[in-house]
Amino acid sequence: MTYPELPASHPELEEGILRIWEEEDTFHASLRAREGEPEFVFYEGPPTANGRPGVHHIISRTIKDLVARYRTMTGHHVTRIAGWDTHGLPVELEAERQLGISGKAQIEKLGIAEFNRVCREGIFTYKDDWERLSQRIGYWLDYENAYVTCTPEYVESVWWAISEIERKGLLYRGYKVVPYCSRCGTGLSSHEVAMGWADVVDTAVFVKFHLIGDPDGARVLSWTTTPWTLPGNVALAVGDEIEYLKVRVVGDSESGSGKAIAEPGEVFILAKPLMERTLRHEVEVLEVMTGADLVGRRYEPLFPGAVDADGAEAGRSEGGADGAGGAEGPSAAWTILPADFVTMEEGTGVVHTAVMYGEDDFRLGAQTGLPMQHSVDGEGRFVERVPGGLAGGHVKDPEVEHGILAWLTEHDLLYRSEKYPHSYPHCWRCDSALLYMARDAWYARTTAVKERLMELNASIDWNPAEMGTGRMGEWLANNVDWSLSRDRYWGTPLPIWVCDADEEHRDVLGSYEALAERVGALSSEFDPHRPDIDEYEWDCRSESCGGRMRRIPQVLDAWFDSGSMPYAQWHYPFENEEEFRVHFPADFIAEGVDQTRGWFYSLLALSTLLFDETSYRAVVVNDLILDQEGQKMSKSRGNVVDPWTAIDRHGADALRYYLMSVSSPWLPKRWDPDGIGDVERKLFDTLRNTYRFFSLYAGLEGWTHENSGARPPSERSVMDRWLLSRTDSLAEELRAELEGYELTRAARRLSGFVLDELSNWYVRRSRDRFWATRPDAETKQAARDAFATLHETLRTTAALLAPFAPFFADWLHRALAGESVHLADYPVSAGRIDPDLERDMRDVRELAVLGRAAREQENLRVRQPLRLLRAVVPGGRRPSQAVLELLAQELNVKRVEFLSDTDDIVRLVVKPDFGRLGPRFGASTPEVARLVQNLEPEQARRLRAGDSIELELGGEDVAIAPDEVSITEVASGELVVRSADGYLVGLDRMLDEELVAEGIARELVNRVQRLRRDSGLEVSDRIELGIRGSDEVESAAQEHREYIAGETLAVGVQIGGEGDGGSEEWRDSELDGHAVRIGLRRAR
RNA sequence: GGGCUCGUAGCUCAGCCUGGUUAGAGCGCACGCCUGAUAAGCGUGAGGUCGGUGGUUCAAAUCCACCCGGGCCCA
Repeated sequence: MTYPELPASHPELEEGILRIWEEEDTFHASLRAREGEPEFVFYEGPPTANGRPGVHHIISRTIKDLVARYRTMTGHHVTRIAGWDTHGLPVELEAERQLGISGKAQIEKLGIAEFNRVCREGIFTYKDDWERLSQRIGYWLDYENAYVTCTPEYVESVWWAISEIERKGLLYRGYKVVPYCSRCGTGLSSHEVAMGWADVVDTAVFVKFHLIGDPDGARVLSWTTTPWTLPGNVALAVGDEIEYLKVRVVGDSESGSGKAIAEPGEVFILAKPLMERTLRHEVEVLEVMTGADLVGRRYEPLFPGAVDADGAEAGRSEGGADGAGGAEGPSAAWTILPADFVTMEEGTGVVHTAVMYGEDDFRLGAQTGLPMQHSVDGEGRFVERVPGGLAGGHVKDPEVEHGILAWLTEHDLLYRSEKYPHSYPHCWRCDSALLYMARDAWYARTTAVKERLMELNASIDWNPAEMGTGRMGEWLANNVDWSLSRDRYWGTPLPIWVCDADEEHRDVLGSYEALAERVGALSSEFDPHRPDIDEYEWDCRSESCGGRMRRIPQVLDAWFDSGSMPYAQWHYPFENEEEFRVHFPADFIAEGVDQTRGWFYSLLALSTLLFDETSYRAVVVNDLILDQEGQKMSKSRGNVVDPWTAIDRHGADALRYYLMSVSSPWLPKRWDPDGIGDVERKLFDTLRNTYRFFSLYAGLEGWTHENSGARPPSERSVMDRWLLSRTDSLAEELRAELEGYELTRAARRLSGFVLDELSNWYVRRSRDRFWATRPDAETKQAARDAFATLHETLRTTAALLAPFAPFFADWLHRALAGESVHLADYPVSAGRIDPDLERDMRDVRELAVLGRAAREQENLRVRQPLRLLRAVVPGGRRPSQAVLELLAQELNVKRVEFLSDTDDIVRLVVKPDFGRLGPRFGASTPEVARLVQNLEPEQARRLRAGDSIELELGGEDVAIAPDEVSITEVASGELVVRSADGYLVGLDRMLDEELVAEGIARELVNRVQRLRRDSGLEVSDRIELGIRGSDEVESAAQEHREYIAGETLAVGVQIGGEGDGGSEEWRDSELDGHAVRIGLRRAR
């Protein structure tokens, strides 16, 4: 056979391979090939297909594919089912945009049915983009059996999960404080909130709270920038340790301000550090106290009746958002409580607490059992209970705000007000100021399994480990109950039906059968989505209740959907029980850091709640791809990079390899097109060239691997044995790293091998073995050995490379072995690792670096042979003779000798080993180090010989052992010397006639080769050669005639003489100041 | 505001967990070599107050504290 020619470019190669994969269905073939083998379980985190995939999606897809391919090659069956996340706000927002509507009011006006129809249509807008991109980058995934989170089957499994949580008593109804747009009637996600910050000027008020039973009639001063929350006030918070003052007004309001209202003799309490900034009156201090002294004091409500002392939104708060539970009765209302969120930065040091209208407030309320009752309704209007004519007014209406101030003034509750400029979040759709409001919500009591969550999390192999202990660990340690419900439309409907007569009566359905049991058979077209599902109702089954069961209006948090995929993708527990068991938990998942509180959490939380188990054993986290300036890519910045440009230009392999090798997956990366080009040029072009070299000469020599004629590896040349040893070592090292998910380390190691060892050393140093110039048996055999070695190594390299760069690896493997690499096994060592040989080669390569530097320094070109190289290797090692031959060739020297310390050109340099001396001598270390560096040669020699020596340190003798120093040789004298890291070379630069003649001969060869090439000859063409020049040149040519002829494939060499000698090509050139004339013609 | 994370050469990154006195690599740049892989290959060199300040230590890129800057997540 002949080895095929490479396609012109990487992208072209990849497209060819894609066609082959499609024709052969290689993906499924690779699955079938591992049928019955151990399962390696992978979960695909479902993307939302209503947005375009970008470069940041490529990195996690590359990681996933890499691991899946690797595990397949190590003999595992790797099920890879695609999935689509189809519910949630992104889909709804897109639908709103398409419909040209905005907000809940408009959606409901349009009708939920129509709205959800548009949502459903939009979920796969970019599905093709995703599939196309995934396919193009070689991400093998089963798209035919993809799970889709909005199908009836999927939803039913999710229902089952919710009913299980209910069955375990971990489902409850409570409140959650959310940024809420009262116009749109919806809470906003943090992402939406972030879009709507604006600088506004609000009215901040200082309010007097009248203490009950205080001997001085003191009023506690508090402060707020949201006066509308004052009717909802149920407590004041102080810092336990903070110093507070009780002061009496002794004078009038200071001139100018005029607005602060207080009578002489009025008594205030506030934090000492904030007194000056707060008060506008002259005061005398009556008493100094701490927050702890104030705790427990009661005060009069500002707006009597606005909140009932024992009020709660009718039995809904079973535990509070923190699951703290423990309502202690109404006594906590309108008292002073301790809290850790009180700061001295603004206000009075006394924090007005309206439980329903602030995150801190709510938490405090839940912990202490404060009444949880709204003073503002869902449309942002004060409820009937609020006095002062405020009821029914919108809280941000200026007139209503005015009314609040009027009420306060009227009842002597206002000290003063001020304009307060700050940033405040607004609805990005309608610009209304957002209200932080507690909203009705359903929770999973994850806090009940918090310890278990942390335990299971600790058992997960997080990559990087800090992600598990740090970000995820911290998050779990501060776990709060999972808010499951969303006041939206397009989502899994919560399967919760509540009785209209008694809220304690509820049905949480875990299957469609359970629904059918209550409402009669469902149609075959049954779809669980709103609004149809809202129509189902039935009589309460509780004894003599008489109420009707109605579905709560909320839908489910979409993270619950995606976190349910381990069972929902199989429609477990309704079918496929066996598949579920086999595929749970996952051995491996990989997603971006932003999933810590998203999918990583929802997967773990659900499997813990449902199965008391983790749902993934190992996870590789990746960070974002930033733009070239280090900024996050976002549509609004307009800096989103299209991955196709890079793929079309450099190929998917280069992009994948770049992403894996540039830095660890979990570090943010700047998008660097040049870096991708570098990978293409360095790694892939090198591999192409290496292959091209192989196939060119294998073709010329008629060598094939089926009939290689090579000797067993152990009988081949030292270079072959070295390369096979390295290849075996590499396979072992890569396996270990890939098992440990050290993907970047593995990628770098592999490209290091290809570039430095395979191409730059093995091929470069072995080239002439691939053309059997002299047809003797020995040369032929050496060539066959070399072909076999290079063939095997390239083939192994293809297999090692396959998970990283599936296209090129497959092309190469097919070219060399005739079958897909993705059906092959990942290489293992064939037992040819020779540590001594590898070490010798490392030594020699270090020496080569120094030798080249020495030549460079003296302007001694490599074609000029030199007599002698003297060398030192650390530890007194002596590389074997065969390996030294390679060094002699590389540096073009006749002989390599090793220096010994008896040589007079060697000087010993002793360096202190601080790691040993430091602990022993402590503060005297620098002094000892100085002495060691200035030892007499005799003492250095004794250390070198393994004896200890005595030094005088501060009048005392101390012994220095040989292992407390390191000793290196430095040469001096006539040699050109270079040294580093214990290695040393000394080059004898003296030339004699013989060496000069040989140098000339090599120059001549060089000139002839150039002329050959410029004349358009094939590398295997034979020539007739003519050389003319000075006596020196001609005699050198004469002397090395055979060498020149052999190197240039000259069948005849004519030296000197006249005329053109029949040559077709002539060239005049110069050689070390000698004029030279070279002629050649192709021999017949 | 809180948590996590990153900051090392012009660029992209190692090294930091486990402190050791001369901080590495690749790219780019300059110079050179080689040429039977040739729209290839190899080498040499210049280039860094390791974000800043303070601390611990005989010794700090490395450990600690604070600060500055980028990023993510959460408020």
